[in-house]
Amino acid sequence: MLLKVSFESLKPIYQQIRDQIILAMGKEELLPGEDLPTVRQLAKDIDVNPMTINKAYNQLKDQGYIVIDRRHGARIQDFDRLKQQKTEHLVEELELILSETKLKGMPKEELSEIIEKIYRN
Amino acid sequence: MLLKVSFESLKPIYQQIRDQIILAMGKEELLPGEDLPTVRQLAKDIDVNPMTINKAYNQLKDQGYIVIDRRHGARIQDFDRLKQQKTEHLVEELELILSETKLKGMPKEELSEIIEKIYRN
DNA sequence: ACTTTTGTATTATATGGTATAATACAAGCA
DNA sequence: TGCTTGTATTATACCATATAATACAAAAGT
Repeated sequence: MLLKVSFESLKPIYQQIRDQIILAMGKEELLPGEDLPTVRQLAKDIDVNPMTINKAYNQLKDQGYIVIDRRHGARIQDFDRLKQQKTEHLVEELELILSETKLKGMPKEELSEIIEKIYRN
Repeated sequence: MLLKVSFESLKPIYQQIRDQIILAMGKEELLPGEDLPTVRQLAKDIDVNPMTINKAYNQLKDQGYIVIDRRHGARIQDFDRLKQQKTEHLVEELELILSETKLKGMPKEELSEIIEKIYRN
């Protein structure tokens, strides 16, 4: 997978990395059990500090998306374990964004299309 | 409307205020044309600095949710003008969250329920 | 055993966002 | 004229973000 970060973005770099990995998992470009690049390698590739990668990986670990092992590095979490996790905070985030789409006149049909696109594979 | 902010939250205060106003608009607890509290009044009510309120209001203005007039203060934007605004960034945010709900096993039916709840009124 | 590679901890430093405080200003209104 | 409105300004403080350089513990490879 290829990762791109913007240094001008308002969104912190570690957050950009986290988000892109989750999106790639959603598209099944990253599969359960698959190894992520090492902290140092990825830091080199996208030219940021290793501790910034570490922060992104750690957040993904805390949120249950990956497992980190000192000997193997970082690996995508198994689907089974992924699906046993809480989603309350995601519901809150959803309610906010849906309020915005509603207020800006986005029809439910467009929402359905987006859902279909993401839930497809 | 009543506003509550948490000073311990990771989310900035001005962002908390912004989000709650949008949620209230979604629930039609705040209606188009309605006046928001003055910067000074709201600052007093929830005990924060007036410039923090100003920052929240300004963001809401930039994102098209309210209009600010020097003589009247802040007012909720008309529905018509609200619905003529771009939503691309919201789509991107949605795609991220939907990737997360999918990975965590939230069924499409639960998404539909949330959409219905928000889009109801 | 030795070396390499892994994530991680540590310390220092720099920058920018967030929030406050106190004050002042321009514009419209009563 | 005086009041209220949002806003601008200046100073200050704190914390998140990001970097740099280094070091460490643990496991793998040889």
